Amino acid sequence: MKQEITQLIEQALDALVAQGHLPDDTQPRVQIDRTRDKSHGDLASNIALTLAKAAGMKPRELATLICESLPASGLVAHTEIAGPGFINFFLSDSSNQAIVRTVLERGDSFGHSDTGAGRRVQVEFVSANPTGPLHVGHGRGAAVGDSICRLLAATGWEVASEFYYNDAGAQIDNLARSVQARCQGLEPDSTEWPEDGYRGDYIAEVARSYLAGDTIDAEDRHVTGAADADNLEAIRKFAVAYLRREQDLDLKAFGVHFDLYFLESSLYDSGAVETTVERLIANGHTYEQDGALWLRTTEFGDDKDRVMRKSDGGYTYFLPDVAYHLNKWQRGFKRVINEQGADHHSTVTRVRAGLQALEQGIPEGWPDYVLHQMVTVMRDGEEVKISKRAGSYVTLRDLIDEVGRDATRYFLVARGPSSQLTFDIDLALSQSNDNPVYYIQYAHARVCSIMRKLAQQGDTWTVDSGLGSLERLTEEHEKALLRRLDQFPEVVASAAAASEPHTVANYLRELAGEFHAWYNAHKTLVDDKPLRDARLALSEAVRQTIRNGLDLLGVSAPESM
RNA sequence: GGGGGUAUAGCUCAGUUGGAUAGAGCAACGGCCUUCUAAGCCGUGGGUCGAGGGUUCGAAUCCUUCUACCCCCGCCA
Repeated sequence: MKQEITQLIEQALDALVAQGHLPDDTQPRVQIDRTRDKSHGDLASNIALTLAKAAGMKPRELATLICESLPASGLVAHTEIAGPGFINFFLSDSSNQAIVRTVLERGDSFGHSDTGAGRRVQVEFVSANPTGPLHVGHGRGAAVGDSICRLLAATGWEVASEFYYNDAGAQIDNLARSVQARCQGLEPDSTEWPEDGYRGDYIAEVARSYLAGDTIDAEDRHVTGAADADNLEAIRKFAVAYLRREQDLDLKAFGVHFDLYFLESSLYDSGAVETTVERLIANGHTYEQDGALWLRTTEFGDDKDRVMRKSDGGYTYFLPDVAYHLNKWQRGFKRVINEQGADHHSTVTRVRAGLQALEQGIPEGWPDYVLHQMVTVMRDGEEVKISKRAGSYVTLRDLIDEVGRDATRYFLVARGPSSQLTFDIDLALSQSNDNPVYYIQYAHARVCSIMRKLAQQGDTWTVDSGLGSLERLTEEHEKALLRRLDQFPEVVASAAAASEPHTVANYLRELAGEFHAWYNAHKTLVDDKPLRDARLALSEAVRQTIRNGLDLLGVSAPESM
C-alpha cells in the first residue's frame, strides 16, 4: 500500500517539475508513514515539508499543489493537508478491506517476502561450552538467535544455523579435572580441589554416572564411563559427552534446532589452526614476546595486541575463533550473524582484526554481531548470581519446567537485545496468567472457539462468501484491525533486517489487544449472514496472522486454552 | 583510566532508521459474565523522556558535555 501511494506522489512531483513549480533537479526521497492518530488518515507524507525550501514555497502551499496534481486512484478516498504541511491520505474502505483476501490467500506465508532472494546467511548462536548445563543467558541467546533464523527464512534467505562447539582447550581440561576430583571423593571446599574448578552439583552427577559405567548417547557421540578415577582422558571424553547430551535435551525442550554443530577440535584435526597461524606470521602481523606469539591487532583497531600462542605452546581461544570464521568465509557465507552475550563483546574487534590480518579480501565489518545484554534472575526477591564455577545456577531446563516453554521463549525474546533483562521467576510463576504470551495465544484460541461454535450450531461458511461481503466491515474496531493486519509484512521485514525479533512480539500484543476489544464489542455469529461471513473472514485473517507471528518467535498457537 | 550498553509513568518496558497531543502491560481505583471462552473488555488517575548545550520547519530519537547503573579490558572462553 505504501508503495502505491509513493508512486502517486512521485507522479505528482514529476508533473510539478514539468510545470516549472519545482526545480528540474528535484530528487526527493518520498517518505510515507503510518499515522499514529486515525484522525490523520491512514498514511501521511512529509514530502511538502522537506521540499518547501527547494521550491521556495511555504510547506502548506506546496502540499496543496501536490494534492491537486495527484493522479486519480481508487485506493484513496480523499487527502487532507494538516499541521505544518503533512499530506494525510484517507484510504478507501475497499482498499483497506482487501488485506483480508491477501492474508487468507497467502496463509502460512502471509508476511513473508523474498528480499533475501535465496542468498545464504549463517547464524551462529548459543555456542555454550560443554562445561555445564545451559543457563538463562544461553536461553536468551537461543530464543533470540532462533527467532532471527526464522525471520531471515521468512524473508527469503537460505539460513544455516550453527552451534560452535568448544570441545578443546583449557576450560575442557578444567572440566575434566573437576569431575576427576569428584570421582576421588573431593568436595569443592577441599584444599585439594582444583583451582578454578567447576563447583556445581552437576559435576558430582557426572562423576557418579562415570563411576557407574553409564553409557551416554549424545547426538554426535556415544561414550561409556570407564569408571576409572585415574584415567583423566577417559573422564574428559565422558564429561564432554554427558554435558553435550544435557545441552541437546535443553535445546530440544526449548524447540531450538541447529543445522550444524561445528566442533572446535575439527579445526585442530584439519590443520586449519596451524594454517591460520602460518598465514598470520607470513603476512608479517605477528611478533614474539615473553615466549608467546602475539598478533598485532592494534593495526586493525584493537586497543592492545593479543596473544595467540601461549608460552606453554597452547593456543588461546582467539586463534581457533579466527580459524573458524575464516572457515565460514571459505564456505561462501557473505553474510554471517553471530548472536552472543555482551560479555563477549571484546571478541568482536579481535576476530575482525584477525580476519583482516589474514588478507583474504574479507570485508572489514564482517561478520555481523547481535549482542544481547545480561539476564538477571530474581528468585524470592533476590538476585541469583549465575556462576558456573561457583555453582550457583538457574538452568534453562528449570525455567522451562517451571514457567513453560512458550512463556520462557516469549519472555526472553520480547525485549530488545540491547536492554538488560530481569527474569523474575516468582513473577513468571505466580502471575503466569498475566504473561503477555497467554494474552496473544488466547486471541488465537478465541477465533478457533468461534469456529467450533459455528460447527456446533450445524452452520458452515465459506471464505468466498466472507470475501464477497467485506464491505460490511465498517465498525471502527474492524477498521483498526484491517490497518493492523496490513502492517504485518512491514513488521516482519524490518525485524528481519534489523535482527530485532522483539518488534514482532510487540506487534502481536497490539494485534491481540485490538482483536479482544472487537470481540467484546461486536458479536461475530450474527444472524445477518453476509455480515457474519465477513466477520468470520476477518477473524480468520487475525488468527492466521497471530499464528504466523508466533511461529516467528518459536511460540505455539493453541486452538484452545 | 579505555571500550560497549542502558537511562521514558510507582514497577517492567515499547516508541516504526527526525514527525503532529510520548504509548502498552503490571500495580491502584470504578464498572461489565442467562448472550461466540472473563487468561477478556470499558473507564479513571499517573511524565522535567537522567541533566545541560547544539543541529532545524520539527528532537525521546541525531551531535556534544556531564551524571548514574550494567558488561568487558586474562598467555580463560
